[in-house]
Amino acid sequence: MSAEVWLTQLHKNGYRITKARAAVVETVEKSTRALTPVEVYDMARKKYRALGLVTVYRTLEKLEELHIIQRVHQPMGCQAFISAGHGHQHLLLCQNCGQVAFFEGDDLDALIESVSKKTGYQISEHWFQLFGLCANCRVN
Amino acid sequence: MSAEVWLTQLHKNGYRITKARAAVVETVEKSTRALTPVEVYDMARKKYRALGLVTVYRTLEKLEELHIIQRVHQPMGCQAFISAGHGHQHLLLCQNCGQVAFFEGDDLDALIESVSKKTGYQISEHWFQLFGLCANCRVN
DNA sequence: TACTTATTGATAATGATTTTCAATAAGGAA
DNA sequence: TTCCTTATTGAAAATCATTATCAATAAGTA
Ligand SMILES: [Mn+2]
Ligand SMILES: [Mn+2]
Ligand SMILES: [Zn+2]
Ligand SMILES: [Zn+2]
Repeated sequence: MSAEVWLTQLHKNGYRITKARAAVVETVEKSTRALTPVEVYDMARKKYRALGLVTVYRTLEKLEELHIIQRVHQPMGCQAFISAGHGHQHLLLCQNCGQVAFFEGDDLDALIESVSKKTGYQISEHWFQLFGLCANCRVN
Repeated sequence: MSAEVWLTQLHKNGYRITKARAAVVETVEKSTRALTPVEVYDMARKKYRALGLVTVYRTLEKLEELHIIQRVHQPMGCQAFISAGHGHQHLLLCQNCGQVAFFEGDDLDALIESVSKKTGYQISEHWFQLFGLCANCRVN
Protein backbone atom coordinates (compact mmCIF):
# COMPACT_ATOMS: atom_id res chain seq x y z
CA MET A 1 0.00 0.00 0.00
CA SER A 2 1.27 3.43 -0.91
CA ALA A 3 0.78 6.67 0.97
CA GLU A 4 -1.92 7.69 -1.54
CA VAL A 5 -3.91 4.57 -0.76
CA TRP A 6 -3.70 5.30 2.95
CA LEU A 7 -4.98 8.82 2.37
CA THR A 8 -7.78 7.48 0.20
CA GLN A 9 -8.74 5.10 2.97
CA LEU A 10 -8.92 7.99 5.39
CA HIS A 11 -11.02 9.97 2.96
CA LYS A 12 -13.37 7.06 2.33
CA ASN A 13 -14.01 6.92 6.04
CA GLY A 14 -15.03 10.55 6.23
CA TYR A 15 -11.72 12.04 7.29
CA ARG A 16 -10.29 15.03 5.50
CA ILE A 17 -6.94 14.95 3.80
CA THR A 18 -4.62 17.57 5.22
CA LYS A 19 -0.95 18.43 4.92
CA ALA A 20 -0.41 17.32 8.48
CA ARG A 21 -1.96 13.92 7.85
CA ALA A 22 -0.15 13.50 4.58
CA ALA A 23 3.18 14.10 6.28
CA VAL A 24 2.44 11.56 8.99
CA VAL A 25 1.14 9.00 6.51
CA GLU A 26 4.12 9.33 4.19
CA THR A 27 6.50 8.94 7.11
CA VAL A 28 4.92 5.86 8.61
CA GLU A 29 4.14 4.23 5.29
CA LYS A 30 7.70 4.16 4.09
CA SER A 31 9.27 3.09 7.37
CA THR A 32 10.55 -0.45 7.68
CA ARG A 33 10.77 -0.21 11.44
CA ALA A 34 8.26 0.64 14.13
CA LEU A 35 8.14 4.34 14.99
CA THR A 36 7.08 6.06 18.20
CA PRO A 37 4.89 9.18 18.06
CA VAL A 38 7.90 11.41 18.73
CA GLU A 39 9.93 9.69 16.02
CA VAL A 40 7.10 10.19 13.56
CA TYR A 41 6.89 13.82 14.67
CA ASP A 42 10.59 14.47 14.13
CA MET A 43 10.64 12.78 10.73
CA ALA A 44 7.35 14.18 9.43
CA ARG A 45 8.26 17.71 10.40
CA LYS A 46 10.91 17.64 7.73
CA LYS A 47 8.08 17.39 5.22
CA TYR A 48 5.71 19.76 6.99
CA ARG A 49 7.31 22.13 9.48
CA ALA A 50 4.10 23.36 11.13
CA LEU A 51 3.08 19.85 12.22
CA GLY A 52 2.17 19.46 15.88
CA LEU A 53 2.88 16.42 18.01
CA VAL A 54 -0.76 16.27 19.04
CA THR A 55 -1.78 15.76 15.44
CA VAL A 56 0.67 12.89 15.16
CA TYR A 57 -1.05 11.17 18.09
CA ARG A 58 -4.46 11.81 16.58
CA THR A 59 -3.49 10.57 13.15
CA LEU A 60 -1.83 7.43 14.44
CA GLU A 61 -4.97 6.74 16.45
CA LYS A 62 -7.12 6.94 13.34
CA LEU A 63 -4.77 4.84 11.24
CA GLU A 64 -4.82 2.19 13.92
CA GLU A 65 -8.62 2.24 14.10
CA LEU A 66 -8.76 1.62 10.37
CA HIS A 67 -6.23 -1.22 10.74
CA ILE A 68 -3.83 0.55 8.40
CA ILE A 69 -1.11 0.49 11.03
CA GLN A 70 -0.60 -1.69 14.08
CA ARG A 71 1.02 -1.26 17.46
CA VAL A 72 4.30 -3.07 18.04
CA HIS A 73 5.16 -4.40 21.48
CA GLN A 74 8.82 -4.62 22.37
CA PRO A 75 10.87 -5.16 25.53
CA MET A 76 11.84 -1.51 25.58
CA GLY A 77 8.37 -0.15 25.00
CA CYS A 78 4.96 -0.76 23.50
CA GLN A 79 4.14 2.59 21.95
CA ALA A 80 5.41 2.17 18.40
CA PHE A 81 3.61 1.64 15.12
CA ILE A 82 4.25 -0.03 11.81
CA SER A 83 2.30 -0.50 8.60
CA ALA A 84 -0.15 -3.34 9.31
CA GLY A 85 0.33 -6.82 7.90
CA HIS A 86 -2.30 -8.36 5.67
CA GLY A 87 -4.34 -11.33 6.78
CA HIS A 88 -2.88 -13.58 9.42
CA GLN A 89 0.70 -12.43 9.74
CA HIS A 90 3.15 -12.04 12.59
CA LEU A 91 6.15 -9.84 13.22
CA LEU A 92 9.82 -10.59 13.14
CA LEU A 93 12.00 -7.86 14.62
CA CYS A 94 15.70 -7.17 14.32
CA GLN A 95 17.07 -6.54 17.79
CA ASN A 96 19.87 -4.44 16.37
CA CYS A 97 18.34 -2.07 13.81
CA GLY A 98 14.64 -2.56 14.47
CA GLN A 99 13.91 -3.68 10.92
CA VAL A 100 10.51 -5.36 10.76
CA ALA A 101 9.55 -8.36 8.64
CA PHE A 102 6.24 -10.16 8.48
CA PHE A 103 5.77 -13.88 8.22
CA GLU A 104 2.83 -16.20 7.95
CA GLY A 105 2.10 -19.87 7.93
CA ASP A 106 2.26 -20.44 11.65
CA ASP A 107 0.27 -23.57 12.37
CA LEU A 108 -0.60 -23.46 16.02
CA ASP A 109 -3.87 -25.37 15.90
CA ALA A 110 -2.51 -28.57 17.40
CA LEU A 111 -0.70 -26.72 20.18
CA ILE A 112 -3.70 -24.57 20.96
CA GLU A 113 -5.99 -27.59 21.05
CA SER A 114 -3.63 -29.34 23.44
CA VAL A 115 -3.29 -26.31 25.73
CA SER A 116 -7.03 -25.83 25.70
CA LYS A 117 -7.58 -29.42 26.79
CA LYS A 118 -4.99 -29.21 29.55
CA THR A 119 -6.08 -25.88 30.99
CA GLY A 120 -9.80 -25.78 30.33
CA TYR A 121 -9.45 -22.41 28.62
CA GLN A 122 -11.35 -21.64 25.45
CA ILE A 123 -8.65 -20.04 23.34
CA SER A 124 -9.62 -17.36 20.83
CA GLU A 125 -6.51 -15.32 20.10
CA HIS A 126 -2.75 -15.48 20.09
CA TRP A 127 0.19 -13.13 20.09
CA PHE A 128 3.29 -14.39 18.42
CA GLN A 129 6.45 -12.47 17.67
CA LEU A 130 9.97 -13.42 16.74
CA PHE A 131 13.18 -11.56 17.54
CA GLY A 132 16.62 -11.87 16.04
CA LEU A 133 19.09 -10.27 13.67
CA CYS A 134 18.22 -9.23 10.13
CA ALA A 135 20.41 -10.37 7.27
CA ASN A 136 22.22 -7.05 7.28
CA CYS A 137 22.97 -6.82 10.98
CA ARG A 138 23.99 -10.45 10.95
CA VAL A 139 27.09 -9.74 8.88
CA ASN A 140 28.05 -6.39 10.42
CA MET B 1 7.39 -20.51 45.40
CA SER B 2 6.05 -19.03 48.56
CA ALA B 3 6.38 -15.46 49.77
CA GLU B 4 9.11 -16.57 52.20
CA VAL B 5 11.18 -17.94 49.34
CA TRP B 6 10.83 -14.66 47.46
CA LEU B 7 12.03 -12.75 50.50
CA THR B 8 14.93 -15.15 50.93
CA GLN B 9 15.88 -14.56 47.30
CA LEU B 10 15.90 -10.84 47.89
CA HIS B 11 18.01 -11.29 51.00
CA LYS B 12 20.47 -13.58 49.22
CA ASN B 13 20.99 -10.83 46.68
CA GLY B 14 21.90 -8.28 49.29
CA TYR B 15 18.52 -6.63 49.71
CA ARG B 16 17.05 -6.09 53.16
CA ILE B 17 13.76 -7.58 54.19
CA THR B 18 11.32 -4.89 55.24
CA LYS B 19 7.65 -4.72 56.09
CA ALA B 20 7.03 -2.78 52.91
CA ARG B 21 8.70 -5.41 50.75
CA ALA B 22 7.00 -8.23 52.58
CA ALA B 23 3.60 -6.69 51.92
CA VAL B 24 4.34 -6.28 48.22
CA VAL B 25 5.78 -9.77 47.91
CA GLU B 26 2.87 -11.43 49.66
CA THR B 27 0.41 -9.59 47.46
CA VAL B 28 2.03 -10.39 44.14
CA GLU B 29 2.96 -13.94 45.09
CA LYS B 30 -0.55 -15.04 45.81
CA SER B 31 -2.19 -13.33 42.84
CA THR B 32 -3.38 -15.46 39.94
CA ARG B 33 -3.71 -12.46 37.68
CA ALA B 34 -1.30 -9.76 36.58
CA LEU B 35 -1.32 -6.70 38.82
CA THR B 36 -0.41 -3.10 38.03
CA PRO B 37 1.68 -1.07 40.48
CA VAL B 38 -1.40 0.76 41.73
CA GLU B 39 -3.30 -2.49 42.19
CA VAL B 40 -0.42 -3.90 44.18
CA TYR B 41 -0.35 -0.69 46.20
CA ASP B 42 -4.04 -0.83 47.06
CA MET B 43 -3.93 -4.51 47.99
CA ALA B 44 -0.66 -4.44 49.90
CA ARG B 45 -1.70 -1.42 51.94
CA LYS B 46 -4.27 -3.63 53.64
CA LYS B 47 -1.35 -5.56 55.09
CA TYR B 48 0.87 -2.56 55.74
CA ARG B 49 -0.86 0.81 55.86
CA ALA B 50 2.26 3.00 55.72
CA LEU B 51 3.35 1.57 52.38
CA GLY B 52 4.17 4.10 49.68
CA LEU B 53 3.49 3.72 45.99
CA VAL B 54 7.10 4.55 45.21
CA THR B 55 8.23 1.54 47.19
CA VAL B 56 5.88 -0.66 45.18
CA TYR B 57 7.55 0.50 41.98
CA ARG B 58 10.99 -0.08 43.46
CA THR B 59 10.16 -3.53 44.78
CA LEU B 60 8.56 -4.68 41.53
CA GLU B 61 11.66 -3.47 39.71
CA LYS B 62 13.90 -5.61 41.90
CA LEU B 63 11.68 -8.66 41.69
CA GLU B 64 11.73 -8.37 37.92
CA GLU B 65 15.52 -8.05 37.85
CA LEU B 66 15.79 -11.27 39.83
CA HIS B 67 13.33 -12.95 37.44
CA ILE B 68 10.95 -13.65 40.30
CA ILE B 69 8.16 -11.84 38.52
CA GLN B 70 7.62 -10.99 34.89
CA ARG B 71 5.88 -8.22 33.00
CA VAL B 72 2.66 -9.10 31.22
CA HIS B 73 1.77 -7.41 27.94
CA GLN B 74 -1.90 -7.02 27.17
CA PRO B 75 -3.99 -5.06 24.66
CA MET B 76 -5.12 -2.68 27.39
CA GLY B 77 -1.66 -2.10 28.83
CA CYS B 78 1.78 -3.51 29.39
CA GLN B 79 2.53 -2.43 32.94
CA ALA B 80 1.38 -5.43 34.96
CA PHE B 81 3.28 -8.19 36.71
CA ILE B 82 2.79 -11.81 37.62
CA SER B 83 4.84 -14.46 39.36
CA ALA B 84 7.34 -15.69 36.77
CA GLY B 85 6.99 -19.04 35.06
CA HIS B 86 9.72 -21.66 35.39
CA GLY B 87 11.79 -22.72 32.45
CA HIS B 88 10.33 -22.27 29.00
CA GLN B 89 6.72 -21.39 29.65
CA HIS B 90 4.21 -19.06 28.04
CA LEU B 91 1.15 -17.23 29.26
CA LEU B 92 -2.50 -17.93 28.71
CA LEU B 93 -4.78 -15.09 29.79
CA CYS B 94 -8.50 -15.00 30.48
CA GLN B 95 -9.95 -12.02 28.64
CA ASN B 96 -12.78 -11.81 31.16
CA CYS B 97 -11.28 -12.14 34.63
CA GLY B 98 -7.58 -11.84 33.87
CA GLN B 99 -6.74 -15.23 35.35
CA VAL B 100 -3.30 -16.33 34.20
CA ALA B 101 -2.21 -19.86 33.34
CA PHE B 102 1.16 -21.05 32.12
CA PHE B 103 1.72 -23.66 29.48
CA GLU B 104 4.75 -25.28 27.96
CA GLY B 105 5.58 -27.68 25.19
CA ASP B 106 5.35 -25.25 22.31
CA ASP B 107 7.40 -26.69 19.50
CA LEU B 108 8.23 -23.85 17.20
CA ASP B 109 11.56 -25.11 15.89
CA ALA B 110 10.28 -26.09 12.47
CA LEU B 111 8.40 -22.84 12.02
CA ILE B 112 11.33 -20.76 13.19
CA GLU B 113 13.69 -22.59 10.91
CA SER B 114 11.39 -22.00 7.98
CA VAL B 115 10.92 -18.31 8.75
CA SER B 116 14.65 -17.90 9.21
CA LYS B 117 15.29 -19.41 5.79
CA LYS B 118 12.66 -17.25 4.09
CA THR B 119 13.64 -13.96 5.69
CA GLY B 120 17.35 -14.28 6.27
CA TYR B 121 16.93 -13.39 9.92
CA GLN B 122 18.84 -15.23 12.62
CA ILE B 123 16.09 -15.84 15.16
CA SER B 124 16.99 -15.97 18.84
CA GLU B 125 13.83 -15.27 20.81
CA HIS B 126 10.09 -15.48 20.63
CA TRP B 127 7.08 -14.05 22.36
CA PHE B 128 4.04 -16.21 22.45
CA GLN B 129 0.85 -15.62 24.35
CA LEU B 130 -2.63 -17.05 24.22
CA PHE B 131 -5.92 -15.33 25.07
CA GLY B 132 -9.32 -16.79 25.78
CA LEU B 133 -11.78 -17.62 28.52
CA CYS B 134 -10.87 -19.59 31.61
CA ALA B 135 -12.97 -22.59 32.60
CA ASN B 136 -14.88 -20.47 35.09
CA CYS B 137 -15.72 -17.54 32.84
CA ARG B 138 -16.63 -19.97 30.09
CA VAL B 139 -19.72 -21.19 31.93
CA ASN B 140 -20.81 -17.89 33.48
C1' DT C 1 -16.86 31.24 -4.61
C1' DA C 2 -19.12 30.61 -0.20
C1' DC C 3 -20.17 28.11 3.70
C1' DT C 4 -20.12 24.50 7.06
C1' DT C 5 -17.50 22.16 10.15
C1' DA C 6 -13.60 18.89 10.77
C1' DT C 7 -8.96 19.72 11.75
C1' DT C 8 -5.17 22.10 13.54
C1' DG C 9 -1.38 23.56 16.83
C1' DA C 10 -0.59 26.02 21.14
C1' DT C 11 -1.49 25.59 25.71
C1' DA C 12 -3.10 23.62 29.75
C1' DA C 13 -4.37 19.57 32.27
C1' DT C 14 -3.80 15.04 33.54
C1' DG C 15 -1.65 10.69 34.80
C1' DA C 16 2.12 7.75 35.37
C1' DT C 17 6.73 7.13 36.63
C1' DT C 18 11.16 8.79 38.50
C1' DT C 19 14.13 11.62 41.34
C1' DT C 20 15.41 13.90 45.58
C1' DC C 21 16.08 13.93 50.38
C1' DA C 22 15.95 13.72 55.30
C1' DA C 23 14.21 10.32 58.64
C1' DT C 24 14.07 5.56 59.76
C1' DA C 25 14.99 0.83 60.56
C1' DA C 26 17.44 -3.62 58.92
C1' DG C 27 20.88 -6.51 60.14
C1' DG C 28 25.86 -7.51 60.84
C1' DA C 29 29.43 -6.66 64.40
C1' DA C 30 30.69 -6.38 68.95
C1' DT D 1 21.49 -7.28 73.40
C1' DT D 2 23.25 -2.95 71.92
C1' DC D 3 25.66 -0.20 68.35
C1' DC D 4 26.53 1.46 64.11
C1' DT D 5 26.56 1.71 59.27
C1' DT D 6 23.94 2.38 55.48
C1' DA D 7 20.08 0.53 52.62
C1' DT D 8 15.42 1.66 52.57
C1' DT D 9 11.50 4.40 53.20
C1' DG D 10 7.56 7.71 52.15
C1' DA D 11 6.54 12.57 51.09
C1' DA D 12 7.16 15.87 47.94
C1' DA D 13 8.82 17.64 43.77
C1' DA D 14 10.27 16.87 39.11
C1' DT D 15 9.89 14.77 34.82
C1' DC D 16 7.83 12.53 30.92
C1' DA D 17 4.06 10.90 28.05
C1' DT D 18 -0.51 11.38 26.71
C1' DT D 19 -4.98 13.73 26.52
C1' DA D 20 -8.33 17.61 26.72
C1' DT D 21 -9.50 22.48 25.58
C1' DC D 22 -10.18 26.05 22.42
C1' DA D 23 -10.05 29.65 19.07
C1' DA D 24 -8.16 30.00 14.38
C1' DT D 25 -7.83 27.75 10.03
C1' DA D 26 -8.54 25.22 5.91
C1' DA D 27 -10.86 20.95 3.55
C1' DG D 28 -14.39 19.76 0.77
C1' DT D 29 -18.77 20.23 -1.02
C1' DA D 30 -22.58 22.85 -2.97
MN1 LIG E 1 -0.70 -16.72 14.29
MN1 LIG F 1 8.12 -20.80 23.40
ZN1 LIG G 1 18.93 -5.31 11.64
ZN1 LIG H 1 -11.72 -15.93 33.58
